[in-house]
Amino acid sequence: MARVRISDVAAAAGVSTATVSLVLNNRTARISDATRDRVRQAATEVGYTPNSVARGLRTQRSHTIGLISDRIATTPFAGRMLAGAQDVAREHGHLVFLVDTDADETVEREAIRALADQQVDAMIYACMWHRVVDAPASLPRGTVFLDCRPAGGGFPAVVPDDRAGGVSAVRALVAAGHRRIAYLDVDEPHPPVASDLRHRGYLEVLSEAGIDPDPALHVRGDTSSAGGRAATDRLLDLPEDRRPTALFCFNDRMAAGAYVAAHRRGLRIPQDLSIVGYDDQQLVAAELDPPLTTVALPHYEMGRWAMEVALGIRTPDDPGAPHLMPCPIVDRDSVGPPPATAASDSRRRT
Amino acid sequence: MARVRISDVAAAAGVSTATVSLVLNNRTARISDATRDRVRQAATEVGYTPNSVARGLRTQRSHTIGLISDRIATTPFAGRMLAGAQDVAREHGHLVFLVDTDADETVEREAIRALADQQVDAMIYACMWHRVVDAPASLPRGTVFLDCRPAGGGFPAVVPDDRAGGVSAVRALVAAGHRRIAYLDVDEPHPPVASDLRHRGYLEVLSEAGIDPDPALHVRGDTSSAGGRAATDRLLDLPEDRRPTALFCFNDRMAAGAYVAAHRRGLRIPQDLSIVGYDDQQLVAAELDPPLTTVALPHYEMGRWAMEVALGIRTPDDPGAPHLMPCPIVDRDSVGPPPATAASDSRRRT
DNA sequence: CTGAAAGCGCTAACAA
DNA sequence: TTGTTAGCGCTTTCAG
Repeated sequence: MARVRISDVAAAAGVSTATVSLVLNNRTARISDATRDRVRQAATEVGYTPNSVARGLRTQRSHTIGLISDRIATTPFAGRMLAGAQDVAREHGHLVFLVDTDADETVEREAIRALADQQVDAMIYACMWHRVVDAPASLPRGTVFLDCRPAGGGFPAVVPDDRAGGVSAVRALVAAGHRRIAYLDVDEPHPPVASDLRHRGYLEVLSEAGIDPDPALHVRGDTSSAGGRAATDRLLDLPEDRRPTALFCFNDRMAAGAYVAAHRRGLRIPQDLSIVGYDDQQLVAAELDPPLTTVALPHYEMGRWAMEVALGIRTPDDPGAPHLMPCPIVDRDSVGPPPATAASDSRRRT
Repeated sequence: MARVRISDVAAAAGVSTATVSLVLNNRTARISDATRDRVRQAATEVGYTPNSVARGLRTQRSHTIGLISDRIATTPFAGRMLAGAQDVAREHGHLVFLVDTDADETVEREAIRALADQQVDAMIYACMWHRVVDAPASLPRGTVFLDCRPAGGGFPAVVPDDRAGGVSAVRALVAAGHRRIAYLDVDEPHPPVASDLRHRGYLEVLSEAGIDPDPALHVRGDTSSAGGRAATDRLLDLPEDRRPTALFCFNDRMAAGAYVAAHRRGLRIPQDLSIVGYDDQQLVAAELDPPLTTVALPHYEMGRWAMEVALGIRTPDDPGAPHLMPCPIVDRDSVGPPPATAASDSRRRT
């Protein structure tokens, strides 16, 4: 049960601990091949494996990263960020401490201290959604912000490129022939930054397509299935010539609600109404009938990026600004050409 | 930027490092009140906070727990287990290393070694679903199994009480007056243990209610929305007097598929068909229309339990057998009395 | 009641 | 090419 130490290897190989250390760390430059092999064999024979704590105390590097998050670990949503961060850490021989603070400031402060006391080599501060946050004062410099941006800057950060994601979504709709495209936005006192960014993308595409934005098509609702359904109902209650033929939804849950509203009126997707979501949320986007075309959040890639800069493997291109990670569109079956009646620039046929 | 050490505090307080250590660890028995206060004040003044690595090296306790999982951290499903484990760890001043192995044996082996090298005080081995697993040979004794059971025993373990969960689900249906109750089971070559356990619960309730189990009502399908829909279609294709009035589904996604199948035939839930799911999966159970009555998996509680035994705060009641955690039923709106035509023991009225 | 000194397991100067 | 020694920052006897 007792761990075998470097001195056991030294004894077994008949050399000093210093030699063992050199060999095992591949500082093998000035070691004879014979002793090198002897040491290596002795090490495997006695089953030696170095004590990282002792090594860390001596070298001042723990090969350990602290990842603090509001609740990405304990919530369904952004777990792929962890996967990305983990993978990079593992590829480089690091272990990660994970702390979910539940957005409690006291817990957060204590977590930062505990991680610092454990001598982590770096920290990552992650949020479940793209947000602007006040960086806790005790955060060490160089801490990487993941899926959030520190209000005052000063830290490397990576966030999704929500504007470009909005562009991709609406372009897909325009490319299918739609011209009356609604944006189902969030309805909150302090909307997430993504809300505005995606809206900007939406407006950009309308502009480049020569479409006058209709304010009546920018509706808001709760970011839930129910909210999406209610917002869609309002849209579908518009007179037929002002009614949208396509919906760009802030997220997939709202899109799911839009499906319900459409089905209740006997509208088929995408024949009668095209829909694009956002998030590519498992259990929602792919399970809908028909499967939802949506914009994916690059959680895994952001996680990798953050860990790479935390480990010093990568340096942010522009240290001043957050790194914008592209949001790829996932083409499924909820987008089609507008219905014939609406296609000819909202002129009725019957 | 340089960390302040215990010797800095000692200097500031005009005492030896030993005294500082004693005071800060509340071994204050044989220390005068005066120096105690002086040391404490000096410590806060210089902003001292002990180096856990150095302390761990000396005391042989790292206040660190390793949590190895197949993929609970990076997948939507069982994250609440982490929350439970985390909370307990934090309440007791421990930090947790999280490693997702993606069920890769090599990764797993290396993770175990890395955690051992980091001198973790204990390990938890967690699975995303209730499974029977072969314990990796290198796992230290005393490792706690979370949401899985080691094939050979020999480790403390906690799993959901799936049999009792099946009982609760089917009892709810029987209590509502149903007698023709189907079980939508998993269709896999190696079904999860929960499949059989829930089926046992199902049979138990039928037996206690004096209902003869009808093999035609035990159907199988893919554990997905599509699978649930297909299985339900087969059930609803039965002649009316053999058709079930209620469905107990292996999971919420299958239940979601059952909703689709029912809706396509114009059947209302729960007026025409009652449905109970399993998992209480966020974004599925609560978002369905009407909200799904289901059995919740006690992820959070299992996570707490596992960490409590890992920390030695709790001892398993019966060290031989896995601890069975109750699965509470979550009553929502998908269960009602059977339709009148079927109520009188499957006799047609028209 | 407090201080001196040893040592946790390892690595890095410096000697030999 | 290898060994000796010191020391990372802390806790813990053991003296005083």
